Amino acid sequence: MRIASFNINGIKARLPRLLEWLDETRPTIACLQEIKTQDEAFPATEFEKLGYQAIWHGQKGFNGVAILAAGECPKEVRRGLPGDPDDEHARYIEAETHGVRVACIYLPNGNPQPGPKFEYKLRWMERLRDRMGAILAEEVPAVVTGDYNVIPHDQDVWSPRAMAADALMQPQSRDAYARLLGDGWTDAIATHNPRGGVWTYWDYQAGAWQRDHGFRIDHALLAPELADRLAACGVDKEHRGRERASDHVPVWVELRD
DNA sequence: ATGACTGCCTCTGGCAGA
Repeated sequence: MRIASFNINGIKARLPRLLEWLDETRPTIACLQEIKTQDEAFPATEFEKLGYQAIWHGQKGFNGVAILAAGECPKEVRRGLPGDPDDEHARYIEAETHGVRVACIYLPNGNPQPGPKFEYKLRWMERLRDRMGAILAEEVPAVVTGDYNVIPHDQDVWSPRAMAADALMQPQSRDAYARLLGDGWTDAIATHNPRGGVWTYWDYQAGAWQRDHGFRIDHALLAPELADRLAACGVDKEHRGRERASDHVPVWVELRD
């Protein structure tokens, strides 16, 4: 079984690329972030043609997350991250499908820092830790995957110096991410690539893709029940070079039955 | 180099992204 995550940066603009990727790689479950559309405009029928059913949490203009599953409709467990009734950003959706608990997250970017957006990011990470702790307590096979907007270590960025002031790699962001791992979650890509050097994002600007100026911010965190079943993982890097590509590439994990 | 690019909704420029 393959579970993939893809920050698509606009489901309308990206639909041809997204359908192409689904058809080529056929993940069992696909988590999408930054669909950037309201619920009414979600192109569910396009996915049904490829054999996928979906749940989604959209928002006008930005954010928005979705979970697609092959051959069955994901059973929604939760939409929206608990812990702040005033937070209306569509950044979290959680479901049960194919025998796995799947949470799809779009963690706030947090720039510029310091400032209110960075404070929101850090609060969001505390709330995420609470929710992920509750999932761990259920002792179910679970994965929390998506755009974490955190560069975990210096080896996860082309130039730590160039990015030093960025919210993605501030000590507070990294510490909050490290606490998740300390709670018992396994960073799949990091585990299989201990020396780093794997990127999931390349900026549109300044020829970042051509220069390989990327970093790793899209992650798949596995609960112990799934970490034991991790057979392979990777990123679909080649898709970044395609026409009208997202600035992120898909991340995936392959699990033994 | 206070730069760069892209998508969205549209106050077709401003916001958001990372």
